[in-house]
Formats: sequence, structure tokens, C-alpha cells
Amino acid sequence: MKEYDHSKIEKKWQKEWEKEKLYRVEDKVKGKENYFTLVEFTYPSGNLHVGHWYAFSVPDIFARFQRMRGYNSLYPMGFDAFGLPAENAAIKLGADPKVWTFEQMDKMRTQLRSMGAMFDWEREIVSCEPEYYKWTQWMFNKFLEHDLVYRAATKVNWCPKDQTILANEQVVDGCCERCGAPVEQRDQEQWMLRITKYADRLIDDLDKLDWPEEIKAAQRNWIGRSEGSEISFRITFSASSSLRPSPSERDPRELGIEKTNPSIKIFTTRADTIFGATYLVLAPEHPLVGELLGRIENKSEVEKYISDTKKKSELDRQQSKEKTGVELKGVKAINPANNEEIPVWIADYVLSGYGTGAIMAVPAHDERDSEFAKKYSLPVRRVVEPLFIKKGGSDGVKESLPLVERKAVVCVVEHWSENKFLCLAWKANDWKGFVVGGIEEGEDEIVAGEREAREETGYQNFDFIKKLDYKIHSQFYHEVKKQNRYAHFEVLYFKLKDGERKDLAEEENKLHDVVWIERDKVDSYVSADEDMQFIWEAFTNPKPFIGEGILVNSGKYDGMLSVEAKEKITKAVGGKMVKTYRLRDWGISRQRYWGCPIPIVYDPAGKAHPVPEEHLPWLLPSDVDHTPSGVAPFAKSKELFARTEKIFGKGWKPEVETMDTFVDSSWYFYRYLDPKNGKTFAGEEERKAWMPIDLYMGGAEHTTMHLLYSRFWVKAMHDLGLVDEDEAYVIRRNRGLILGPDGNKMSKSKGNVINPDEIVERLGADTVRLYLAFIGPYGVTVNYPWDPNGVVGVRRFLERVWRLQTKLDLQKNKCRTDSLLHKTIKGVGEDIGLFKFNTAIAKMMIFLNALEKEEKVGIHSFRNLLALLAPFAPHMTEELWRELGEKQSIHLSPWPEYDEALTHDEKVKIAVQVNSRVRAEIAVSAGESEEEVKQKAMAEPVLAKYVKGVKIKKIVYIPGRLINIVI
RNA sequence: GCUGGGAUGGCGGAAUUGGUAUACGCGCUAGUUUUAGGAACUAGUGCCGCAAGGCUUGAGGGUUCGAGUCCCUCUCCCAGCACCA
Repeated sequence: MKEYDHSKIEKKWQKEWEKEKLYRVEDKVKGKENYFTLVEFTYPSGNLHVGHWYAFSVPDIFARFQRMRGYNSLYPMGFDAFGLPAENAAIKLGADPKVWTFEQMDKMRTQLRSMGAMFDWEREIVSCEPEYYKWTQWMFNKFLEHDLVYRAATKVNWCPKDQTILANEQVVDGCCERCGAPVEQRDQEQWMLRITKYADRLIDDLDKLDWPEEIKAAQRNWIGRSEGSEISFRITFSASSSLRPSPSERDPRELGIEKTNPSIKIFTTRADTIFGATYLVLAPEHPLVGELLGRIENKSEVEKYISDTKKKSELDRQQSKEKTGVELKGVKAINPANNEEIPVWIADYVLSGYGTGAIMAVPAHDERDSEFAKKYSLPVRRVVEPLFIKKGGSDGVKESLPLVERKAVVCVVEHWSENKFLCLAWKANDWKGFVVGGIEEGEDEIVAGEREAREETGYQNFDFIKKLDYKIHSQFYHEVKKQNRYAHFEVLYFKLKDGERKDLAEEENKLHDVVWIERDKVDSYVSADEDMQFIWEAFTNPKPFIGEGILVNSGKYDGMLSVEAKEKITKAVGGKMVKTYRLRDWGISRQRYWGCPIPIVYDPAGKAHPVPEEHLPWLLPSDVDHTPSGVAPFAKSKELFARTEKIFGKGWKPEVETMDTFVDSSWYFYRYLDPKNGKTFAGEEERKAWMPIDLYMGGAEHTTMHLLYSRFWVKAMHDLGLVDEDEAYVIRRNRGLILGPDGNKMSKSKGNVINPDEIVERLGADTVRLYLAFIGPYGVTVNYPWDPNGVVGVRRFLERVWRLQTKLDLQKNKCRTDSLLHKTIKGVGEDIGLFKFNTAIAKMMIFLNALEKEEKVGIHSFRNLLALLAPFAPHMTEELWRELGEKQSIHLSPWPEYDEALTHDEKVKIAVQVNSRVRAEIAVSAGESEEEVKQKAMAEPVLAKYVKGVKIKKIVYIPGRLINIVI
């Protein structure tokens, strides 16, 4: 037997496969269905790390499996080659980003080849090549044509280190996602993509995708749809204002002032609380503030606040949660619900970019408004009272019964000397709460409360302390009275004077026990009951009531439910129901060199025109100084300006910005299908053959960037009739991270970086592939530490497979282990289909363990094992396969088949349990009847001491698993 | 705070979806081989206990003949979003 020389074997077969064009994929193969497995194409950093191996070599197992199963399986690779690192390297080394990038790509191709993956290199794509970016530009122009691209001045995120604008998605915790520098806010014009137009579809279509919930939730979250109302508040100017426009503006509607006076449009999701709106707040950047400035009495104060806000960076603003603001003195707003005059403030807790940049503040029902109102002593008016509707369980309202309304009291009673509270434990339905009772017609609530407390507890002398200044409402089923109740509770707080107590009526004693509960245990004691818990909180930890409920202090809307009132009130005050999104349009302008040039030229009047298709690709200039100067590098390119004038005429100027690299990656997968097409981005036939992508495996970091952008891109392409599908990725699975052996993220500074090249050299690519597949289930966002011993373990496994050669019996086609063989074939296939490569490998190990115990190994077992292992360890299995005399590659052989009948053992061991505890084990053959098994079980000697002379209640028999004797 | 995902030996992880918890691998222990070494081989290895036996899937409760798995309450960890009206 030759030694297992991984190095020699791997190099040999990589060369051979290339020569044979083994991994070339045609668009159509007769009798085969296409299957497209995609992984994110790579940035050519020039150094392939363990993360790349995990990202590319493990999905390769799946793609190879699909291929052996008879699919025409495509698994392509390419380079996402534009981007800042190349430019930064160029600045540092004084090189050309292009030269640098192509050098790195060469290095990476060599490293990628060492994986032994089934990449079809003839389909390789490179996003920085003119043949590629021509189509990026072409699509940009199509989008422009259809109003999906526009130029606008907006507040932009500026990274001072990278000297460029960033999209909102590229700002993480107020810092640049790439370099970590704190991001500044600037006003600047840039090219925008109308992704917000697709906000609803981007949310709604998530439902039809087989994607992990974590991505769906994060995208929904990011898009941030919220449904609410837009309501206008008219503005008026107070009597003390020196610029008071008219003496009788008290009733502005009469005077038609709304036509001349500005109004403030606010966004709220809680129109039902409008009667509690006691002031308005504008974002400091709100355009109306500027307009009103002339009529504001404390102008300088307001201006100072605005400029202070501007000075704050995104980071500062996120960090300081202490609310600040300034009143716009002399300006008032009219609450359209009750015509009340309310003050107008500016404060930076209101964001200009969300909703309308203005809110109505309802301090009684909003935590932030409450905090602000407290600080500046603004009025608070409660307009919603809580309503609890019990559903299900013993106290849930019964559908069939009518609701009986009752005035009622809840009494929280404190002990006279100890720190304890009086609670009742009801016997009929296990309900635990405070003293509760009805108020008689015309009875005072405090009197009623004392009366109920006496009746239910026997205690006699109460001091009334305080009362909750609002009611709480509750719908429940009254177990004792057999009635659906709709109770309106007054909530009272008493302190017991002394321990004087009369005996309870027998009736009351039957109903409930009286118990004293310590202060800090009350919350958990009453926790089964939402409203009791709410009451306790209301006394011990008063907070604004945020929830929905029943309206009060709201004129004719009193008694209405919040849900209903939202729409009714909005309509009544002339507002409208709207949807608002957190998502902003996608700004793609980058003030850098190494990106796709934006194919726009400006005429002498400064108007923008797209570069016509015949001039695409609109090439990157080559005469550029990369030293950062705060100006886009293109601006200094003589070549680009000359080219523009030559083609378009004198005075015409080029756009000097490049595109965000996320544009390049929004459509890259189409180019794999037809990488050399000069007429279009991808031919129709090729697209029809491969799209949509069956499986997309990638990193979790792309959730709200690449994956969101490319979903938008494909939907836009779909709407323009350029592609058939409006979602590109049918199944998406996120992968986790490989951590250093110490459990931390690999980093040079921590010194825990594993260099895959070194391990490939020492143990082989097959071992690395197998180890990464074995480390844990794939396609879930779980991080696994690299275990240097673990790699050796799988290497050991490969060596043991290798050694099996010496035990082969070339005649033998039937073995004792055949049942296990068929089980293994079945199990490995199923596991790979679920991306559980770890258990697939475990099953092969179990099979190997069994084979090693045999004197001789049948040739059929060995051949099947090699085929199962082929996607995992393509080189070694190929070597062993050919050693058997095969002329054709193992990777062209079909996936092994199994016989279902053989996957079941003839005899199985089942557990014999007594009261669910395992006491014995018996062997049972498939044909045995339940009665036979029972008798066999009872005959087990160890059972005697358990079952002798005891009555057997029942026997549970689960064929193939256990028999349970219940005594 | 909201949303999503988690918690099983010393470690990575298994568990036919309600049926013998801890498969497989690592590590560890003992032995074999070897001049030696271990990236070799063999056996053992959840915890407590001499044993019989008992205990064990973050904590507590429930349903069930039977719960890692289902239901309720809670704790902690990871990720995304967060003054979003």
C-alpha cells in the first residue's frame, strides 16, 4: 500500500480535472435538471483565510452532491473587485489600484484552486472589468430612464477617513462600517436609487421566500414600516407676539387663517390620544422652523439650539439620551381635535428623517414625551384607560354569554405594621388577586371598598390612603356568578388600622382564603392576572400608560376603543391614514476612484444626461492621482474631461463620482450565466435555464445590505421587463463564523489566526474541507471555534479509509454490514440535503468503524463508501477510485442508491421499562406480535422484583423502541 | 426597550420530531507498539456511589405511561434595530 500523500494526490487530480474539463457546466444537458448553488463572490484581498474556506468549500460539498444526484449543478466563483482596499493599497504603495487588484486576484485564484472545488472557471466574473461594469452602467441608465434614479441634495453620511459618502446601511453605531471612523453629517447632492418605492414589496414578498427568520425579521425591522396618521395642526401667533398678525385669531377657521398661516403636519401611530396632545415638537432641522424664525420671540435662543444640534455628530446624538429642547415662543398650534392652543417646541429627540419630522406630544401615553414634559413642566392629560380582555382559561370571556357591565372597586390593603399586603386566593378557579367587589347603585366608592374588604377578609378598620386617578377596565368570566363581566374598576389603596377581625361568613370562607403577601412577593403572587399586576405596578412604579385601551377626556369619543378611534379621529380632524418607513432611498455616489463610473455627463447648462449605450462601457480614467484631497479623484482627470468634450461637445463635463460597490454585487449572479455576452448582461435562454437561484449560502453580515439591495435590484429589473423573476434567491441560508482556537474572532492582534494554506500543506485540502464540514451544522448562524486537535481527528478518519484498501475482498459483494451500508447511504444523503454535513460524516465514521471490525471488506462496501465521501474529500476518493482500476472520475459516478428494506434490522433491541425507567433490554425480531413481545419482556428475570404481586395498570408498546409496564 | 436566535458532558456537537439522553469527533485515563515521540493501535470515559441504586439537557411549574422535544413563568448568552412618534 502506498502512503497517503495528500500533497501529491491533490496536486495531481487538480491538474487532471482541469485537463479533462471535469467541472465545465453547460447551460442545458439532456435529461438533467439544472441546479444553481450560489455563494457570495469574493473580494480579492489577496489572502484566502479560513472564513473563505468555510464559505466556499463546504457549499461545494452540497453542489457536488447535487451533481452526483443527477443534477446539472452550477457552482461558480468570481471577484467583487471594485472597492476601497485596492485604492488604499494604491495610495500606500504608490501603485495603480487596477494592477494591485489583478495581482491579488491571481494569488487568490491559486489559493481557491487548492480547495479542489467544482468551480467552473470559464464562467468566472470580475466586476472591475469593463465587460462587466458596462452592464452595471447600462442598468443604471435603464433605472434612470424609469425614474428609479434621481439626484438630490440630502443629509449624507460622510466618512472623513475614507473621504466618501456612505449609505445608511453602511453606518454602524454612528461609525463607518468599513473603517470604523465616526461618521459626519453633511448636506450634499448625490445620486439616489428609489428603493423606498419598493418598501412594501420588500416586506410583503419576504413571506414567499424560504429564508431564515433572522433575515426576514432584520429586513422588516430595517425597512421599519409603521402605520399611522398624518394630521395637520394650524399655527397661530400668541397675543404677546410683537408681530401678531390680526387681533381676532382666536378662531382661525372663521377667518380662513389656515390658508395663509402655515400648519404643522405631524405623524402619529396613536391618533386616538390626540385629546392628550399638550404640545407639538418639531425636529430642529424641520424646514418650518426657518420660516417661523422671524416671528419667534426667543429667536436667538432657538438659533443657538439649532446650531448646537448641528454640531453634534451622529454618535453624540445617539449616546446622549437626556432630552433637551426649546420652546418657540410666540408660536402656538391649534389641536384640531379640541381647538385648544398648545405650545410648539423644537427638540432633537424628534428625528427629521422619520415620519414628517414633527410630532404631537402626548406625555400621558408616551415615555419620551412624558420625560420631556416632566423636565419642562408641560401639562399632562390622560386620555386612555387600560382595558384587559381575558381570553381562554378559566376566566376567559365565554363567547356565548352577554357582557354584564358593573361598576367595581379593587382594594390594595397594606398591613398595619408589617410590610405585607392583603391578597385573596380564590378556590374555584385558582385566581389570585386583591379584594375586588361591586359598587352598589349610588354608593360612594370608598365606602364600597371598605365594605367589600370587610366582607371578604373580616378585617374591620381601614384608613383610606389614595386612589388611582383613572379607572381600569376588565372583561372576564366570573366563575362563581357564571357571568361574563365587563367591570370598570376604581382602584383604592387602604392601610389597615389594626388586627381587629370578625369571623367570615361561611359562604365567603368557602370561596377564598385570605393571605398576607410580603411587598416584594406581591408582583409574582398576582402575576397570573394582567390587571392585578398592572394595578400593583401603578401604585409601586407609576409610568405613563403606553398601551391601547378605552378613551376618556376625549369629548364624544369617550368610551371608544383605541383601535376604532384611531381612524375615526384622523378622519374627523382632516388627517389621513398613512404608512411610514424607516428605510431611506439608497445613495450610491462615492467620491472615490476604484468603482464603477457613474455614466452621466453634464451639458454646459449643468443638466445631467446619461451616457448613451454606444459609449458604454464609460471607462475609468487612467490618469488619476490617488492621494486624498477631499475632492473626487476623477475631478482631476484630464483624460476623462477631454473624452467627454470630444464625444459630447465643448463645455460638457463628466460626472466625477463612482458607484457604491453594492451596486456591482446587486446583479452579479446573472453574469455567471452568460459571462461573455457582449450584447446583453445575460441572454434570455441562459436566464431561463438557471434562474431563480436554487440555493444561496452566505454570511449574516449581508442581511440589511447586499441582500436588501439585490432584492430591490431584481424587483426593479423585473418591473422594467429585463428579467422574469422578482426574487432571485429561492432558498437562503446564513453561515456562521469560524473563531480562533481561543473562542474569539480571529484577528492578527489576538494572534489566534489559523492560516489555511499551512494546514492544507500539512494535512491536506480534503482534511480541511472535511473538518469544516464536521465542526457543526451548516446554514445556521452559529460560530464554531477552530480546534487544532479536531482537524487531526478527521485526518485520522481519512487515513483509516485509506488503509481499508489492504482489507479488500474483490469477490465479495455481500457482507454482514450490508444493512448498515444501506442505512448509511440513506442517512448521509438525507443529512447533506439538510446541510447537516456534520452528522453525515458521523454516519460514515460509524460505517467505517464497523468495516474495520471485519476480517475482509467487500468491494461493494468500499466503492459505496468512496462515493459517499467523494463530495467531502474529492481528491483522496478520486485516487482510491482510480486505484480500483476505474477509467472515469468518481465525480462522474452517480450517488449510491439504497434498498429501503435493507435499512431495517431484522432484530432490534428494545428497552423494557417499568414506570418509564429502563430495567432491561430484549431483542425482538420484526415479525413478533405485541403479545409475544409482552411475554418476552415479562419473562426478563430482573423484572420480577418490580412486577411480582403488583397490579399492572397498563402496558405501552412502541414497536422497535420500547415496552413500558405501568404499575 | 423591541425583534430574531440560543442554553445538552471537560470541549464541538447527536437525539428517527413525544419513546432507551449524551451518537460521532476531540480531550482525558489505562494499556500495547516504539530508542523516543505522537498526528499509531486497543480498551474505558455524563455525574454521585464500594455496590445496589440514585441523579442529569439554564431555573421552576404543568400536560403525559413517557418531555431535551409540547404548554406556562423566569434567568442568562448571542445577533440586528433602537429617542422610529
